[in-house]
Amino acid sequence: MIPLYFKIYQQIKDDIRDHTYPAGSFLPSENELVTQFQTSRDTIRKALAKLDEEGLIQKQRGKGSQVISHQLRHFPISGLTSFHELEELQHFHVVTEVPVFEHLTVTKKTQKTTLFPVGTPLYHIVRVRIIDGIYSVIDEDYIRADIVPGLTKDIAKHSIYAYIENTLHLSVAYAEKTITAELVTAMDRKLLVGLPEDENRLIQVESQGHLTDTTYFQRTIARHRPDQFQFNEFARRQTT
Amino acid sequence: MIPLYFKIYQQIKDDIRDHTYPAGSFLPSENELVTQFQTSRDTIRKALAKLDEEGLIQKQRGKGSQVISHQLRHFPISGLTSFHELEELQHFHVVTEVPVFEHLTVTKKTQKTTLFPVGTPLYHIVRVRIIDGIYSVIDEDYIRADIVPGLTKDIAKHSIYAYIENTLHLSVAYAEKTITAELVTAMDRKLLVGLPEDENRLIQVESQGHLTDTTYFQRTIARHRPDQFQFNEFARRQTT
DNA sequence: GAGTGGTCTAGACCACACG
DNA sequence: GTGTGGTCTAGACCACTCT
Repeated sequence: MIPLYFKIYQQIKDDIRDHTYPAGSFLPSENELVTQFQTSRDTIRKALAKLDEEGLIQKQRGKGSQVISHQLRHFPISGLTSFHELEELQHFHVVTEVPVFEHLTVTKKTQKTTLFPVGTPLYHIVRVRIIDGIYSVIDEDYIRADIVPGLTKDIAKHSIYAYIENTLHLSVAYAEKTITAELVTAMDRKLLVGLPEDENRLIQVESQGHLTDTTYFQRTIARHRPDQFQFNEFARRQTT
Repeated sequence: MIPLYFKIYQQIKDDIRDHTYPAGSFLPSENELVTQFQTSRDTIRKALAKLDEEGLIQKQRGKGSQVISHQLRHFPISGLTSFHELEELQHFHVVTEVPVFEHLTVTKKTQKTTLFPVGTPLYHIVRVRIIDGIYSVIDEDYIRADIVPGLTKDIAKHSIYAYIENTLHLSVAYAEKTITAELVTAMDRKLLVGLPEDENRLIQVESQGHLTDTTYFQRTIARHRPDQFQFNEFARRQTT
């Protein structure tokens, strides 16, 4: 069941995207929307809150809700977006190679690289993303095999997230991400065919994924070719 | 006037920080909090929503609100945090040099680098941040002089944000940020004393700042020494 | 003064987890 | 079944903007 406020949110979002509400214009007032959608003001406000959070509108007390005009058409790496979703959204041609696909159990030695406790059964998967012909990213995953069973190389080639959410019906709740610039290793150079000689670092996005019950189940280390990397964020300073 | 829900949010946040509610434990239920704080459920829910948004708790329908245990103690570059605030929070020793401080008016030539329309009066400020003795970041700012008048080199040395918000009482609403890895220029090498020869890129965080009335007033280009750069983010997948 | 968004209340019903 | 969080309602008052 989709909540009413969410439907209203989607409708207004569509209306912004197709310029029914052009950039810079004001949405109808909350009271007008109440009569338009025949609902309560709180429901309208929830819908507007989502639009505000995503950076689609700017609310101004005493004035109204203004549609924000964005300079950059968002390349949505922000949030938690998988490559598969990216491909569909942006019409890039992505080829995925899977050079490593193995089971392992965490030992004292591998504890530090996986950040899982000793004894945890894991999938260890390395994927290389070739975007429009350029070897762009190395994705290294450590995924708890007791929580995400039945993974195959074929699933890894398509979308692990789709498998987790649609097939296993697990809900990914949140992830902690860290972006750094790390030195290129010999292995990196082997996997990222065509990486220029003078590039000495890759941009690393490390991500620790958790389920709704806060279980830590996945660690991903994505290493991007620096000239192919871009990360966008919409950041609010305060709640007005 | 501070809203009630905000005070409750702060109090619970404090209780989480000082382990009154330890990591992994559950907060009192919403109904219990209602009687504790003698308020309505909606007000409690607003407070909890803020905690959820920031990644301090995970709400679980039918179960309760669980305190998230974080692996990384956040280095709060996420959001819109200035260097001055960072310094206070983290006890780093930051020295700021201001090699460039000038007025200029946007011309056809400088339109592309500033992203402001021709004729806009701007401050152009370049600052170098020396963190614990290491030349770490070059901050280049373009700020609308008609909106932020009276800037001085001295203010730039301390905190431009504090001046904008506390002295001019302007409210910064949001910023669009883009992180990329850019090639080192001769100027970069001159300003970032001690940058290793073999580093060919700096991590660039470009940010376009807007006021609550959506006015675009500031462009900042921060270029970080790659081995000194870290960006953390808490990302939610869905709203549970 | 009229209209806007921001806060707060009191109550209702629903979907879900757990024993 | 009981308790939890999720949604929705109808109304109130306040703070702010604009004319």
